[in-house]
Amino acid sequence: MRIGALARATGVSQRLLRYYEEQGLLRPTRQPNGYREYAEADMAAVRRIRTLIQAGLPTAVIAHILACVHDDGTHLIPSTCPGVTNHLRREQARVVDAITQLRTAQQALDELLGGALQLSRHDTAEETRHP
DNA sequence: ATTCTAACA
DNA sequence: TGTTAGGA
Repeated sequence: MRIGALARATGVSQRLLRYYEEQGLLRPTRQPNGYREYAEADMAAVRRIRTLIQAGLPTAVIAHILACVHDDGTHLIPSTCPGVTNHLRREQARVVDAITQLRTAQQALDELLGGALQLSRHDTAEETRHP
């Protein structure tokens, strides 16, 4: 199928489908006229790509593990390729660390603003003059 | 009508 | 990412 059909079938824009190819996530063949020709399997592939992107994985990583994951219709199931599960665990740890850092920043900001409560009227007037 | 590349917003 | 120009 061509890009228009795949876009309608997956709900992903043509622009994005071309971008996925550029990132090495999809490898459609080319028709003699230069048009991209996608395989049936690419519909499922796009679904997996969307899921992995939602999981916060960079496209460079997705390109390597895309074939190591199976979509049962509801969930993505890591499989085959050795080390994939391990890689995903490291990604999971990265997210946990990021959350911890954000919590620390949140706490710092909470305390910072908590101590400035009495000045809120002053700041509000200031911002009104410079919106 | 559909897609392509490149490039700007 | 969306959109658009200029072609095939």
